[in-house]
Amino acid sequence: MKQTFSISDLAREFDITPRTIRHYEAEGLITPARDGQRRIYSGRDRVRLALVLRGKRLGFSLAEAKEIIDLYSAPQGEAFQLRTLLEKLDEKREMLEDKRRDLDAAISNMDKYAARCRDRLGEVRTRREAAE
Amino acid sequence: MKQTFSISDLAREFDITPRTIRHYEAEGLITPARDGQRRIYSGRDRVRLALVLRGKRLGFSLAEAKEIIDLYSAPQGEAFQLRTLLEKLDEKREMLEDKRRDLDAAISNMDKYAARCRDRLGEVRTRREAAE
DNA sequence: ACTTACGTTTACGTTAACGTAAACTTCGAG
DNA sequence: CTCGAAGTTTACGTTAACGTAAACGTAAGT
Repeated sequence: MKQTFSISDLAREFDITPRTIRHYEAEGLITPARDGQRRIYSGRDRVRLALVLRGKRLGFSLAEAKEIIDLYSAPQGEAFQLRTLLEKLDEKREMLEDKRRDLDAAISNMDKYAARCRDRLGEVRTRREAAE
Repeated sequence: MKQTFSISDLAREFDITPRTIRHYEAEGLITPARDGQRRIYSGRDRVRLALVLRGKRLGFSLAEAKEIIDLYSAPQGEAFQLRTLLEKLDEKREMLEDKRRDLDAAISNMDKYAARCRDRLGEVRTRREAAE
């Protein structure tokens, strides 16, 4: 079950270039194991990569994505650590919810506009039929 | 009711620099009226600016934002125009819904993780109390 | 042994989205 | 009339996120 991946495996799967993956490593977002020089990516590495790409799609910079993703591999040692981790998670969660509000507004905005367009289209048709 | 705004009015309101607003104009995102040299922004200009900024927060490039926003001021002439407009709207809507799925996944992901953290915190507390 | 495919590092190039600075105008307050 | 605040254009600078190319190593197939 100990699946591993080459850099081009992941590049193919996520439709990005190896260069991009190396760049993420240079920025500290992924830290694959090595077989000599060659990079070897574990399942966890793959998950992190997926998280980075999702972060990007949502408009986060690599640095912001790293901040969020690193929380998922933070040390879960004692009460104090867990408390501050929960605080940070809550902070990021609010960021995400802000984005969701923006997104919902954008969607409902567009829906209303599309409805008005369909109304107009109905009118145009009626006019055309009346002219026959 | 014919509210107008100076460039620094809008810069203050949206917490950006005049330079940024001029840049958006150079990219064709806003087209304010002029009083001689001076730019004069209408309420509609202000709305477009708000849309641009929301687009940016959602991770769109200025070019993508322009594509979407321009749909809102597309000519609503005849049936054909309205049809293609509705098609484009539907296409953009799907993009937004994709983003929404990503976002929901990110949030629920984080929620589950936070729940596990709270459980751990509970265990730590219990252990500590048992030690007293 | 030779080619082909994939991997590596190093380093300079590119694009988007502004920042920054210079040099100038215009306008209301003192 | 002079000064300061806000506006303008023009143009070069900067940062993030890679792209691209050079120069090289390695392992498998023919």
